[in-house]
Amino acid sequence: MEFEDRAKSVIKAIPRGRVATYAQVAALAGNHRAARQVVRVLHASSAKDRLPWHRVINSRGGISLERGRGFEEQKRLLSREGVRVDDNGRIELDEFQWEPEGSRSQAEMKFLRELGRGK
DNA sequence: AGTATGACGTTTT
DNA sequence: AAAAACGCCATAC
Repeated sequence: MEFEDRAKSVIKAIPRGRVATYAQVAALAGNHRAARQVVRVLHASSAKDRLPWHRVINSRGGISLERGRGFEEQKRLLSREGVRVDDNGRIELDEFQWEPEGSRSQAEMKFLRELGRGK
């Protein structure tokens, strides 16, 4: 339950007009490998806790929902707050990814992953 | 204690 | 470039 609560806080902290990846939310919630749990949290609580679920996208900078299963709505919600989403659901992470204060850059994260893997 | 479940992510074909 | 194969892990049951 601990991770779940932290994940919800992180998601609620994503500002309007910005997006975060599943892995990014997981990392900020304390476990950079728990992206799939973020998905579960969204399923379980996005409605109940009014989470800005549409601001969470995958690491390739794209909407993961399938067409007819939420894709259109997510695209609409993001567009409404100024995030540019193309017809394939792709978003420029360089431009719209949330970078909270004190967060590590992607380059740093990559370095730390490689370090932990013993390179 | 297993087993299933994911709106995932990275590496390898 | 695209798809498959791995790897991953908190919860529910």
